[in-house]
Amino acid sequence: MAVANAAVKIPLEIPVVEKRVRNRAATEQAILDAAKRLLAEEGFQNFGINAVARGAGCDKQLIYRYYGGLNGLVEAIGTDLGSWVTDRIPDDTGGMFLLTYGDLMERLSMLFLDALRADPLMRRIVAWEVSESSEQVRRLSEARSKALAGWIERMRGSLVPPKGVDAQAVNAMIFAAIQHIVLASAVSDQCAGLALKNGKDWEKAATALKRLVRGVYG
Amino acid sequence: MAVANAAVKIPLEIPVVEKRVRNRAATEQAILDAAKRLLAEEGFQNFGINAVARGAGCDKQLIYRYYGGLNGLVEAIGTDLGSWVTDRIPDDTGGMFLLTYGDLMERLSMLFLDALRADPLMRRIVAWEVSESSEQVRRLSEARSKALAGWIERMRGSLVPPKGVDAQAVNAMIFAAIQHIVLASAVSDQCAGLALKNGKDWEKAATALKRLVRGVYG
DNA sequence: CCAATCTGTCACCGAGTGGTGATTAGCAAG
DNA sequence: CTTGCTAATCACCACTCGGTGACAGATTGG
Repeated sequence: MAVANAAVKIPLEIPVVEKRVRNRAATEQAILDAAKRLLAEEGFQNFGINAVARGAGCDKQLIYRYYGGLNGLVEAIGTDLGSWVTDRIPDDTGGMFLLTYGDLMERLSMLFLDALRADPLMRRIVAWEVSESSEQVRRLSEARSKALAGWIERMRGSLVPPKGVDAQAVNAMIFAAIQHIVLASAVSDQCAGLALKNGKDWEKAATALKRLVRGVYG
Repeated sequence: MAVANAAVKIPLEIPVVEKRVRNRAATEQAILDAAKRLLAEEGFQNFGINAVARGAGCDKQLIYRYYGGLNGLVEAIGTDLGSWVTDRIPDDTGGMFLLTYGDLMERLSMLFLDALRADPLMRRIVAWEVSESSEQVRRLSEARSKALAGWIERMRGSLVPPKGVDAQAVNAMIFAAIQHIVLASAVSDQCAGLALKNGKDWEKAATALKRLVRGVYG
């Protein structure tokens, strides 16, 4: 070992990559952005220290230093998630007057459906939630559901569900259905035999959803 | 290489472990069983050649030989899945007379809900379906949905959905909701704020589900 | 009895993982 | 210029992964 030909060390590194500046705040942000982007685009399968470091274009050591590892990084994502939700989902009624609880839930369903369809990161997190039971995903899930519950509460106003209907359970079903078909569509363009490719397919789905809501809430 | 000190070869192997019999069929079955068990218990995260080989107590080389690798093994699982579905879900009406399409869908919902709750393997596969888009999971998904569609068709008999309702889309929503709450419950004991721990919780969920079904189909 | 075949085992490969300690590079104050 | 701080990198660790080629022992057919 350690034999001859030790005069290698070819430093052919072409420093085309712009010199990494010495800026902690910017690096932290780059790491966070890379993590979110990676999670949204690749999913939680290949989500790891090395992948994030590669995506951020920095050494993984910095992730340990600045976030205390992957867990801390995920936690930081979760913290962002609150504002994330309220950014993506409109907080007004869209100019409609919501007279009944049924009106409200129909509108909320549509908003949530569209928001989830348009948000890859959120989709990945939901998929993660139903696939793995770890501390990481627990925190993410908590942040997400908290933000969502707050949003619903704000939208609800003074409307109350009809008597004799377990609104909490029914709403859970509706939101579960929305989450599942959006997840399924993102993977296989269909769900339980229902195609979910083009806008026409989604209109059918939305109509069915509204019909379900109207069926229970009138 | 291949130098001196070749007289080692200490055969201190204590053959306590029962001699592995030379039986291809049994080994194949052991591998298949281990794969299904592993998938059901650990999920698709740590599902790999090495893990299956460990679980089956044999060398991974045999998995390559007998199944042509993980893909072939998954395919074999998928083949099993057909009978699997029809084994776990009752094929009769449970002594009820299903007079209307609403009766039918209510009953199917409950059967599917219970079957999914009782079947860890199926749950993992569903979770896999909404999390990853690979050839492996595509085959599994196909086998599952085919078996499911066949079951529904058999149960349907001559009943037809009410006019003016897109039964396919509505049913997709209902089944999506079921799948999602069962997945969520298996991971976090709740879904969208609705607790899903004890039998009482599940009764509430079932009631809400039935209410949704009855709302659209009367 | 020998040779071919089949079952099962072992050792190894390259690549990638999470994680840690030591080191270098840039900047500012003294 | 020297000193000290810190952002950033490098080198390495032990481990796991999927995958392959070679080999040993049993079984079977000629």
